[in-house]
Parts: sequence; C-alpha cells; structure tokens
Amino acid sequence: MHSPAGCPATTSSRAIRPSFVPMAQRGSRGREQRLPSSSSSAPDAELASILRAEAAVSGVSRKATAAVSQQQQSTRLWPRAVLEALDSAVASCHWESALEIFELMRKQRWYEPRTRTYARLLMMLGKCRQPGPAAALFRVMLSEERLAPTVDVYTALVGAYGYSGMLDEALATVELMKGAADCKPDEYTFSILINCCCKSRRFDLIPPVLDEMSYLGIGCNVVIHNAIIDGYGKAGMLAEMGTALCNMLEDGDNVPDIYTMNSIIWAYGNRGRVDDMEKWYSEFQLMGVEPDSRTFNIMIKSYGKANMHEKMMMVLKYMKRRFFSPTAATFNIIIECFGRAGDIEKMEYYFRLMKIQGIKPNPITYCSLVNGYSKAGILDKVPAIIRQTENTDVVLDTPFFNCVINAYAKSGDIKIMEEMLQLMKEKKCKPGKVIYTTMIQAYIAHGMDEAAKLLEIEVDSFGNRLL
DNA sequence: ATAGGGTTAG
Repeated sequence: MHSPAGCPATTSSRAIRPSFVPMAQRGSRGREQRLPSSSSSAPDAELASILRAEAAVSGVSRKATAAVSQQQQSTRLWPRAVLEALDSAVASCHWESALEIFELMRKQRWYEPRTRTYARLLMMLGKCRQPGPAAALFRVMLSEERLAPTVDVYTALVGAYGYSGMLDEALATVELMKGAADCKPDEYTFSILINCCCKSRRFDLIPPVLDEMSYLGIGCNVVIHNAIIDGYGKAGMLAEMGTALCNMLEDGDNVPDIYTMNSIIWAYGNRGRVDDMEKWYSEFQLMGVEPDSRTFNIMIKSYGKANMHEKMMMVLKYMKRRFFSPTAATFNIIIECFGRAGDIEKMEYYFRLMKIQGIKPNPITYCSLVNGYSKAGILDKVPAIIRQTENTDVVLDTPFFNCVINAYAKSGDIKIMEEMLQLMKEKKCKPGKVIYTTMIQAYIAHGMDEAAKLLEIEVDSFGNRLL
C-alpha cells in the first residue's frame, strides 16, 4: 500500500550505502560527493551547489544560496550559513536537500551532535513519509554519534513509521521506549500515534492504545481528543465521531476548542449535511467557541460543494463585516467552486478580486483556474495563465503541471500535452507517476498504443525512484 | 503535537 520509498532500509542496503542520503541523490550528484579533506572553501562550494539545485526546484532557498555564495572565501561565518540552510530545507520539507546538508555539516570541525537536530530531521522525514531514511538516520545517531535517544527523538521515529502506515513498526517503537531509560512515552508520543492510526484508518487500534495510555497513567488531552474526532470525521464515521465528542465533553478536564469545532464542521459540511453543520456552528458558539477564518473557509467550501452559491457569498460578506480577512485559501475555494460550476465569469472575477485585495495567488489558485477553463472547454486561456506566473515569484510545481497535462489529456490535445511535459521539465518540476498514468491513458484513448507502450517502458525504467 | 485550497480513477 505504501510507496516503495516507504520501506525501511534493510541491512544489506545499509552495508553498501553507509549514509542516510538516498541512493538516487548520491548517484545524480556523484561528482560532488568526494570532499577534499583539508580545503576549507570547498565545502562551501559544495553546499552552495546543493542549494542552487534546491533553489532551482523550489525557489525557497534563494536567501540561503545567496548567503553561502557570498561567503565562498570566508570560513568564519559558515556554521551559521549551514545551519540556516538546514533550517530552510527542513522548514520547506525538502528532505533530500536537508539530509545532504546535514551530512555535510557532520563533516565540519565545529560540528557537535545534538539530539534536537535528529529529532527535527526525523520529524521532517515523518512528514515527508520517508520511513526508510528515518530508520537509517536513527541508526546513524545511535551507532556513529553514540547519542542516547530522547523522548522527542523516539516520538519523531514513531511518526516517521506511523505516517507511512507502518503501524506495527510505530507500535514497536513505543514498546522500545518503555524499555529505554528516561524515554517513557508521553502525551506527545501518544498524540502522534493516535493521529497516525486515524490517518491510516486503523480505528481498531484506538481503543487498545487508549487502554495502554490509562494503564501508563497518561490522560487523554485536548489534542488527542481532537485527533480522534477529526479522524472519524474525515473517514465519514459520523456516529463514532459523535461518541468521541461525547467522550470529550464527559471528560471534565477537556473543553472543546476551535480545532474541535472545525473538525466537526468539516465532517458534516463535506458530506453535504449543511443543516447539521449550521446546527453545530451555533452549538459551538453556545459552548463559548468562536469561529475563525478556517471555520468560514470550511463552510464556504461546503456550501460550494452543495451548490448553495448564495450562502457561500453570505459567509464571505459576514467575514468582511466581522473583519476576518479572506485568505488565499478562501479565494482558492471560491475560484475552484465557480470553475467547477462552469461559471468562468465569476471565476475570473474572484481571481481579479484576489489580486486587487493584495492576496497572492499560489500554484493551487492557478490549478483551479486551469481546471475551470478545462471544464468550460477553453484551454486556449491556459498558456496565458502560465505566462502570467512568469512575472511573479510564484513557482509552479508538479501538481500544477499534473493539472495542466490532465486538462490537455482530456481534451485530446496530445501534442500540447507533450509540450507541457517538456515545459515542466524545463521548470525543474519532476513528473511523477500521476502524470505518466494520465498521459498513458490519453495515448490509449487516442489509439496511440505505440506511444503508450514507450512511456510505460520509461516509467518502468524509473522503478522505485518515481513517487 | 490537532483544524482550511490542488494532481490520478472510479
């Protein structure tokens, strides 16, 4: 079920590959791999080159790149540059770059191993669903650094397994914690574990985990209650969600908060039960919970989905009156809604309004626009959309191009579809499985079996490296 | 630590 990259590193792969940097990365950057041992400016150059590649992909690390490039000659300031670069890569979840920068950092004279750094990297790998690299990193920490793990490190490891659906490994890690000194699992650990159970739809594990918690004398806090409620809600198990909410209300220590409210509102709204959504909106206010802009975004989305456009606009007006400024998400929801309804005029109107109000469109906005044009059969507007982004600092990403290619695939413009694949490669967006599946389908639909076969062979040759 | 926009195919 999980991606091939989601398998933990086996003993054999570790033997060949002593580091936690992924194979594909090492292969593609083979030339930069060998570090001159004594030259002090060379690592700077290498870091700069990692960051340049990073910046080309994402556009986020430009500041860090500039910082490092400026310091090519001066060795003094460079710990700071490396740490900043690492921070930036971690913050933007570029796990491959983060691991490369970290590996480089470990080779510096000033480097001191810290469990905090490991915990942060492991947490990031969990978010990126990379249990293999996480397990390898954990082993490096134990055997090469000889650091004693902390609760935070173990907890991050629980998440690294759990968020990839490897719940057996996550549970085994919790068992490991119980046996380790000063690493007893705490509320934080269990909140991650329960969240992982919910995200993997393993609701059967929740009662035993809760039992285990009470056995260990750990109470159920607000975050854990909210995670359970949201989990049932997202799974559409509304009866169970109700029970979980009752449990929370009965548990005197925990008062519902804005997270509880938004989860409940989402659960009803997303399933078209707008009456219940409205009922709970008032109910939460009676309990003293005030809505926030996310609440309104969820409601706008729900009304949009139910084709209740006038109510959608009412919420928008209400927000304005209450001084809740609409966010990019608000506009994206509205744009998407009108696009889906085929109302191009309103879609374009809100896109203009968004820009007038000084809210920057993002790749999601452009994606919704493309979907709208695709639905309305006016794809000739798409190139202009792409051109428009070139004058801004918006960096078009892979999902955006998925959207574009999907649009041309549907309309049967095979040639433009292929040009767009070319364009996305030029813009350093990695095409993934989704795109190739779409393109193969399009080739088959147009009787281009040969092209479909060729592409399938290409996909197979990528093997596990393709997401 | 938990809540709000997007990409497949059915």
